Parts: sequence; structure tokens; C-alpha cells
Amino acid sequence: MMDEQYKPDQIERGVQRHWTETRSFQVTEDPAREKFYCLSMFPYPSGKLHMGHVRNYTIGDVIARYQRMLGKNVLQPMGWDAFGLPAENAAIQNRVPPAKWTYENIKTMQTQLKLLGYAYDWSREFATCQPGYYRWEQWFFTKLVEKGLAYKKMAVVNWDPVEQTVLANEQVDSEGRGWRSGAPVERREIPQWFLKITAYADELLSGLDDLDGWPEAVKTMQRNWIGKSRGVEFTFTIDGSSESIDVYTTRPDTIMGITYVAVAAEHPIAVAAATSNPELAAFIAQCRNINTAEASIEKLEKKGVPVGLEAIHPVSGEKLQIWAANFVLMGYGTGAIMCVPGHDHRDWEFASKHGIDIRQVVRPADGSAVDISDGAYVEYGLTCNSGQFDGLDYAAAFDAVAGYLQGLGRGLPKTNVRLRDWGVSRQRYWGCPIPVIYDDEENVYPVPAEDLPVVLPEDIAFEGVKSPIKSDPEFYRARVPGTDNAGVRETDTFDTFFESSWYFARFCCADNNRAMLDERANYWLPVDQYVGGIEHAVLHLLYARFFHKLLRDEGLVDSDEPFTRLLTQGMVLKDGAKMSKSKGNTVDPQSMIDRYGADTVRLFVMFASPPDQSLEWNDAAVAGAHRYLRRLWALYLKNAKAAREAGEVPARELPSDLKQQRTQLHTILARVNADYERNQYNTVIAACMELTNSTERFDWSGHGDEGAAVLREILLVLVKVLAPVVPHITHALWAEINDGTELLDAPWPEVDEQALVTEVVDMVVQVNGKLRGQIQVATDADDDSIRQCALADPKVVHYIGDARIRKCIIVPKRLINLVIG
RNA sequence: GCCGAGGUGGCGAAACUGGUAGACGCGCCAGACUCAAAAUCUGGUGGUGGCAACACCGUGCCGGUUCGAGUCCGGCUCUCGGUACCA
Repeated sequence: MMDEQYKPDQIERGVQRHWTETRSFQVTEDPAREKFYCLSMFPYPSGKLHMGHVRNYTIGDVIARYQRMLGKNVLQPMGWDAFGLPAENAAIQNRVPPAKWTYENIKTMQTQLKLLGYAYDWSREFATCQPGYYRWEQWFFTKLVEKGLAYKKMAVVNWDPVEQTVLANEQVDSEGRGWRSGAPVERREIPQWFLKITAYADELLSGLDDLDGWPEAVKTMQRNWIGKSRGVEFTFTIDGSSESIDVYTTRPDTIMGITYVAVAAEHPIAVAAATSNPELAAFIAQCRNINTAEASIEKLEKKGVPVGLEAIHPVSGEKLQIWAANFVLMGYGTGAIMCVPGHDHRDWEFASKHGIDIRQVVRPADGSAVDISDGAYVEYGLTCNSGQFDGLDYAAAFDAVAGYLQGLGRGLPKTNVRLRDWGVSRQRYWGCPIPVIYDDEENVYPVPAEDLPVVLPEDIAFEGVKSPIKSDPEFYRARVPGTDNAGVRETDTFDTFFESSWYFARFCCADNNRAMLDERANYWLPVDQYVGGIEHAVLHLLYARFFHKLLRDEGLVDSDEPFTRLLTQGMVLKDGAKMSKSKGNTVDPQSMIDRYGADTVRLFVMFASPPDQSLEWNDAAVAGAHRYLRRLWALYLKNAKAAREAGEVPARELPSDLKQQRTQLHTILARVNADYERNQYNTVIAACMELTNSTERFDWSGHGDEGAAVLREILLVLVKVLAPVVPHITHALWAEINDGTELLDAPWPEVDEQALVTEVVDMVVQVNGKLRGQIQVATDADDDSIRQCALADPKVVHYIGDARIRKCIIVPKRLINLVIG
């Protein structure tokens, strides 16, 4: 018997126990069935679940449950992205070892995820900080070292001179000071490990074209991030010197507009010149005191100092002053650029400030005038004031200039990418140890497979902020592989993006302790639906794509791309700002679950906005979601008995009021199905509310068996289409009108096309595009009778008056627009 | 700075390829029930003018295309996300 009251706590506990006891969400490979791998980005165990998690995981769960009801073999796993900086910060501040802190958080958050009723296969759970997980990425890394896809080189980091340690960009404030010391941070070069992602740039770029299930915005961001460009690399000789400077440009058509050359502060030419130039030396030192973040560098005021040398223009032979400038990046291209202030914004800004000549060498192709003194003209056009290269469009000028430089043996066309190799070294403790050993001469020895994993010691104490393993001989002392010589372990750890770049594959075979992956990965992969925050649009999602290709090329997976469909969910806001501890505007999901139950929280989160948009938290609207579930409960309480005893809807023609109920049911179901397919769940719920409202209001008495059958049909559809969103209450309601079957596997309802057919249709009448009347016409009425009907409407007659109808536009089943003159 | 997204009632939003702007919900107002309140139910609710039927205005701003623009095009503006060592 149904409870009079909707009691979410009882229902949810009972249903969750049932799911656990029947292992409802444990899945195995079944080649006979279509598989569906649904994955939500696993959380960093930061403490408790926040609303962003709840939103992410509810969206994923709705998709997983929906796909299951479509009959697919659905895998939905969950785990923990457990390495990272916050654990270390907590350790430093609260004197708790990061491992302890992390595992406690995992426990808390796992309990909360279970309370929310997510359909996870918990048997596959792992945390990336477990040696059983990271040993495989250590093993894989040694393979990459052997292949030359992992290598070591110098790279710039933020150095805190007081703490004597490297800082993350996040640990450097907007004034360029360290988070703990407050000391000005310096740029410093240290040797670090890199993965050769640039070797896969072309494939990462072209692969985007086939990712039809990805949002265009994300693909565009990745394309721009990779930043493939075609240009020319050429050499400037330096007046009175045997040195030269290589530059890369995508605008060889502007070559005759070069009025100076700029190099990065770290460029060898600048560094060498600085030994006898105190002003330059001071400038270079000053450039060291900036954050390595791109945003900080680009927002800087454009500054520079002459190097004291002059480059020779390769065509005109003109002498061009060489500047060291803070807006030139050593890490991109050659670390030096030709400057054409007439046709580049940054060059223009710099030239204006330093009184450097600005020349126009491109003009608009349509002959219109531009004023170079107002700002750079950066569009493509026709060359001018360019001597032998005059009057050419971009393509012709490109070829002419490239050919000329090539003829001199001074240049070549070149394709460049903006993408840089992935620096994976972190000078931090709470991460996966990089599995290499160095001998006395700094030679690299990957740790042999039989010696893996290199286990990160967990029982440690911090002194200051420095990674404890860097001063722990028990950790770093090692024997050089293949010898009896003493060596030293690498004490840097991997970037945590390393772990999150392949976890989706490991979920397929998490219990395998003899191999990184096995054939089960090829059953489940690629992930059919990936769900996570838009903030991961570039880095995580690009690294994961790259890593998947590395796995493929090692023969571990047979697909090219890891994620077939991608849904990027928006942020959770309160009072217009992102919910965050620092802003103090968080809402604790736990308190909401305690108060209303998981179904209410899930319903609110899915109803408040479409998944890819931001979601504004509203306490009153949560209460509204709860109110709806109570009404739903009451509707079934009132009608469950009749529905349970009712038969199928008969094939014969129904009385018109019952027929109308069915028409509405199937119209709404058609909308619901379309909205499920396009991941727009807020309108799914709105449609269910409409259906609930009309079913509540309709007087079902006196319709006999036919009425009961229609009512039963409605109640069955409603409980099924709501099941993915609010799985607990629907489980209970389903049990009231059915016997024994599992709602989880109930087949998804189909639209009865016959029920959609109606005899009349409402149309709107417009006069000159403005709404003036409404008419009802037969569904199969022809244009002429629709027009007659519109002209018979008194309001329409009033608006038309004596005017002549010049045009009549009819949109079938929608509107008729009468254009009068 | 650069790249990406967004701006619609008091609020969250809807409007699938240009075709009734505001579905659904929150809030608010009124009514029913109640000694009263809460809960629940019923009705109303973009703005301005009007006793009214009705009229005009209205999707960030300026302009354009179209019989018709929230939707398409050009130009601006504000907010948010990313910006390579936060995850």
C-alpha cells in the first residue's frame, strides 16, 4: 500500500538498498548488446561534494539511465582524481599528510554520491593516487622515453626566492608575489620532462573534423589552441656581426613594412649584448619578475630596450634597430620577430611609444582608404609601397616573398603550430613520481618494468613548502639500472593531467594488475558520452585525446578518439556569481538532500536550466521542485488502484475528450523524446509538469474501462520518462502500478503517431506581419479556404478595411500573413 | 591582450531549420479552506495608456536584410570561462 505522504528519506534508502543488493549497476562485456559508456569527469577529492559536482553527475546519471532504458548495455563508473596541489596546501597549513587528507575526503564524497542515487558501477572505483593505478602510467612513460616521445629540456617556471621553490601560476597573485612568502616571484629556467604532443598536432587538429558529437565552441577553442599557421621563416644578418636572427612570420606580404626587429628578453642575442649594456641587463632582469601565465604577459605594457645592434633588411638592405621586448615570447617560434607596425597591433603600439617609423604596405582591396596613424591595418589586402612586390594579393605576395628569400638561401616557407610540447614535470610532492634514475653524469635510465611502481611515500611531514621527497634519501637513493652504481631518482612528479588523461580507459579493466589495459577496453571504448565542465575545453580534453593516440600507437586501444560525444555543463551560480568557498556563496548539497531528498535536488538541478548553460541557485525553486514531487505522489496515490487494474487502450475510436487526452500525451511524449535526444532536460521536466497538470485536472470519473486505460497509459509514460531524473520516487510509483518488473530496464515509451492526428488546427492571422486574429481550420484545408477563413474574421476585416491585399503568405498549420499596401 | 560563450518579465527560463515572444517553474497579488496561521487548492500576473473592448511599446545598444527578426548580417557594449604549474 502506498503511503499517504511522500517520504523521500524512506523511499530513497529502500531503493538504494535494493539497487545495491541486486548489483543493479555492475556490468560486464556483452558483445550481443549495443554498449554505451557514459562518463562524467571524475572529481578531485577536495572535501565535500559541491553543487558543481551534483550538477555534473546528475546530468551524466540521467543520460546513463535513459540509455539503459533504450536497451543498451550501459557502463557508468566513478573514481577519484586524487593527486594535486590542494592536498599539499592543506598539508602545509594543517599538518595533515596529503594521503590521509585525500582518503578522508574520498570517503566523505563517496558517501554523498551514494546518497544521490547515481547508477555507478562501484566495483570499478579507483583513486589515481593508488600505486595500482599510477604504476601503469609510470610504465607507459618509460615506453614514451624509449620512443623519444618523452624528453627533457629547460623550461621557465615561477620561482619563489624566499621559499626556494617553484610555484604554480595559481600560487602567484596578480602583483606577481608568492602566496605564502609575499616575495616577488622570478622566472627561472630548470630542466623538465616534456611529452611531444606537437608530433600529434596535425592529427589532433584533423581529428576534430570527425567529432560530430562535440560542441563547435570546444572544437574551435582546440583548433585555435593548436594554432596551425603557414608562414615563412627567414634570417636577418646583423650589421657588423657574424651573428644572425631567425624570425617566423605569417605575413610575408608585409615584409617591406618592417621598421624594426624584436627579440625576447631571454634571446641569446639580447643576453650576449647585455654583458656590456647595463640598461639592457636591467631590462632583462625586470622581465624575469613576471608571472609565467600568458594572461599576465599579454596584459603587460609593451616595453623594450634597444639591444644596440642593427639587422639588415633582406630585401632593401635597410638597417633596422633590434629591440629586446617583453611581448616577444621565447617559447613560441624562434623567440624573435620582424615588426611591421603598420599591420600588426602589438608592433604598432610599441612603435608609437618608441617613435619608430610606421609604414603602410598593404591597402584594402576595395580601394577604400585607411589611416595607419590611427592604428594598424591588419586585414589582408593588396601590397603597396613594396617595390618589386607591389600590387599583389596575400597569396601572390606570400609566394613572391617566400620565393625571393628562398632564392637568396635565407628563408623557407614553414608551417608552425602555437601548441607547445606538454611539460609534465612538477616540483611538488603529491603526485606520481616520474620513474627515471640518473647516474653521476645525468644520464637518464627509465626504471625497468620489474622495479615499478616507484611508490610515493605517504607517511611524510612537510617542513616549509618544499616537496619532502626532495630531501628524503630513502626515496631518492637508487641503483642505476643495469649496473651496481649508485644513482639518484627523479624527485619531480607528473602533472596531474597525466592521471586524468587515461582514467577513462582504466575503468574498463580496473582489476587487471598484470597489464595497463586489456581487450575489455576495446569493448567499452570510446566513451559514448563524456560530461564535464567547459573549463576543461582545451587542456584536459586535448591531453586526453593526445594520450589516447599514444595508447593506440602502443597497441593498447584500437580507437582514434576517446570521447564520441561531449557535453560541457555550465557553472552553478548563486547571486550571479560562481559558487565558491572564497565568495562564501556556497550551498551544501548535503543539507539539501537531508531536507528534501536526493530526487528533489536532482529535479531542481535538471529543471533550472539546460545543462550547457549556467545554473542559478534558488532555494525557493528547490522547494518548488519538492512540491512537484509531492503532487506527483498524490496523483498516483489517487489513481494507482484504477491504473493497476486497467487494461490496454482499445484500438477502437475513443470519445473525443479521451482522445484529446491521448493526443496531448503523445504530443508531449514526442517533445520529451526529442528533448532527451538533444540533452535538454529542463523542457523534458516542463513537459512532464504539463502532463501532470492536465491529468490532475481532467475528470476521469464516468469514462469506464476506456478512461481507466487511458489514465494507465499516461501514468506509465510519465513514470518512465521521469525515471532517469528522479529514479527513487519513480521506482516506488512504478511498483504501485506494475508487478515485479524493474523500472531500470523498462522499455522507453514510443509515440503513437495515430494519436497525433487531429481534425482541426489553430492558425494565426497576421496583417503586415502583426498578429491580428486566430482561426481554426481543417487540418487538410487548402490555401484558398484558409485565406477565405482568415478574411471572414471580423478583426482581420477591420484591419484590412478597403486596402488591397498584395500578398498572402501561408505557413502550413502555423500562420497566414496578409500583406496590404 | 588573445580565444570561446552568454545578455529575453521581479527571478530561473521556453520559443527544434526566421513564423502567436514569455511554455514550465519561482516570486508576488486575489480568492477558497481555517477561530487564525501554515500547508493545500483555484484564479491572475511583461510594460504603458484606457471604465472597457482595445491600442501602442517590448528579447543588452546602434544599424541592415525580410511579408515577418529573440533567431540572419555589420558594428558596439557588459558579464562569465580558458589562457599551458588550479583541477
